[in-house]
Amino acid sequence: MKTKARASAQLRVESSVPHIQAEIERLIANGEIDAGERVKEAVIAQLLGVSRGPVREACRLLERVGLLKSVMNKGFYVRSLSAKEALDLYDLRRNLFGMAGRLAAPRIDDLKIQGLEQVYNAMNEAISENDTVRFYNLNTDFHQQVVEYADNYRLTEIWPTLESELQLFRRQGLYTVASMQNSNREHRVILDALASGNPELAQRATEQHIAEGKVRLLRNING
Amino acid sequence: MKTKARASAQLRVESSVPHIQAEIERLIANGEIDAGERVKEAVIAQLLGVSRGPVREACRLLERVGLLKSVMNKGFYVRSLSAKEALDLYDLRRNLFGMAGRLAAPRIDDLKIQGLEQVYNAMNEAISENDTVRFYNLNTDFHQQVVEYADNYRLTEIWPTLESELQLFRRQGLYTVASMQNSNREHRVILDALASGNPELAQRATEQHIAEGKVRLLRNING
DNA sequence: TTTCGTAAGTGTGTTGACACTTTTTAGTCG
DNA sequence: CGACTAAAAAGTGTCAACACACTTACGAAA
Repeated sequence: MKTKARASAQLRVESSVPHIQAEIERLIANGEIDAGERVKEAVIAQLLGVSRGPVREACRLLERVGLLKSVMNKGFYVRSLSAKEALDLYDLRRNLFGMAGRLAAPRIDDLKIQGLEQVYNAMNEAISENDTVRFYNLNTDFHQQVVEYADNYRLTEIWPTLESELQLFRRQGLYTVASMQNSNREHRVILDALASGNPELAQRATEQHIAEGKVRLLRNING
Repeated sequence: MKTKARASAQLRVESSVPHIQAEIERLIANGEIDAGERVKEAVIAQLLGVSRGPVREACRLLERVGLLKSVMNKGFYVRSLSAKEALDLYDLRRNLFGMAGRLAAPRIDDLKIQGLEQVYNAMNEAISENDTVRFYNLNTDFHQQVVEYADNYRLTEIWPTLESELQLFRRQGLYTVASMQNSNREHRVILDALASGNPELAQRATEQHIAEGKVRLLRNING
C-alpha cells in the first residue's frame, strides 16, 4: 500500500485561487466586509483553511478587477467608489451594453429569446413579491445573457467585472418597486428589439436601459 | 549603532509585483517568450532576483489582463490569440475608442490638441524613416492620450490592457509604409474632429480609425 | 494633563521548503 | 530498431517562517 493519508488533502485538480477569489467577492457583495475596510490576509486564509499565498494571488486578481486596492506595507483594502467613478462606470456600461445589443440582435434565435423571456417573467414575479435580492440576481442574469449572445469573447469577460465593481457603490436595498418596474419595462423593450433582429433598434434599447439606470442612480444620490 | 546592514536589501517602499509584471510584459512584447510558450516561474524569479511568490502574483495579474493563461499543475502559458479573438478585440476597441472620441471632443483644450499634433508629426517622421517600432510606440501614445482626455477612469484603465493583448496577435513588423501612412491620415482626421469639439464627428473619426485597422489586419491575415 | 519617545503587538512582503504532478530520460523487452 | 515501462528530473501549488513596516499602548518628562 503506497498511498499515504494526506491530512488536509487538496485533490490538486483545481487551483484554490478562483475559489478564494469568489469567496472574497461574496464577502464584499454581502457587505460582510465594508467598503474602505482592510482585508486581512490571515483572516481570509484561516477562514478558508488555506495559507496566505493563494489568498494574496486572489487579492491581486481582485485588485486588477477593481474590487480591491493595495497599499504598500498595509495590504489590501476594499475599494470605495466615488460618485464620479460610479457615473463613469455607467457611461462605459452603456456603450458596452449598446454594443452587446447591436451584435446580439442579428445572432439571437428563438430559444435564446425564450430564455430571456423566462428571466423577464421571473423578474416580474420578484417585483410582485418585492424580492429585491432575487430581482438583482435575475437582472444580472438578463444582462449577462444579452452580452453573451453578442458573441464577443472579450466583452463577455469584461462585463461581469464592471457589474461587480458597480456593486461597490449601489449597495443592496437600493431597489424600490417603482424602479424595478421601470427597469423591467425596459427589459421588455430590449427583448422585443432583439427579437426583431434589428441591430440599431436593439442598440438603442440596450443603451437606453443603462442610461435610465444612471438616472435612477443619480436620483438615489441626490435624494 | 542600531542600523543593520541588509544583504540583498529591498527598500520596502514599493512592491516588486508591478515591476515583475512589467518585465514579463516586456519579455512577451519583445518576443523573447513566444506565444503559447510556457512561462517558468523559477526562471523569471531568478532572472529578476526574487522568489516565486511575487512572480506568481504578477502572473495572476497578467492572466486577468489576458496575456497569460493558467493550466492546473502546468503553470502559466503565453496566450495566443485566434483570428476571431483578434477581430473581437477590434470590435471592442472600436466601440471604446469611439466612446473616447465622443467624450474627449467637448473636453479637449488647445494644449492637449497641440500635444496630439506633436505626436502626429513625430509619426510622420517615423514613417519617412520607416521606423516601425517608433511608429508603433507613438501610435500607442496617441490612442492613449485620446482615451485619457475622455476622462473616464475605467476606460483609461481598460484601454491599455486591450492594446497589449492585441500585441499578442499582430506581432511587430506588420506595419508597411502604406499602412502607416493610411493610419496617420486617419489620425489627422481624428485630430481635426477633436479640435472642432463636435462629439458626433469625433466619434465617427475614432470609430472609423479602428474599423480601418481591422480591415488592415484582415488584409494581413488573408495575404 | 498633555506630549513625546519607546516598546510591544499586529500584519504585510518575501522567502525557502515540501508535496505532488507532469515531463523527460533511461532501460528493457518485443 | 521501436515501443513500453519505470525511474529520475523538472516544475507547479501550497505552506510555514522570517524580516521589516506600521500601529498601538505605555510611561516618563514638561
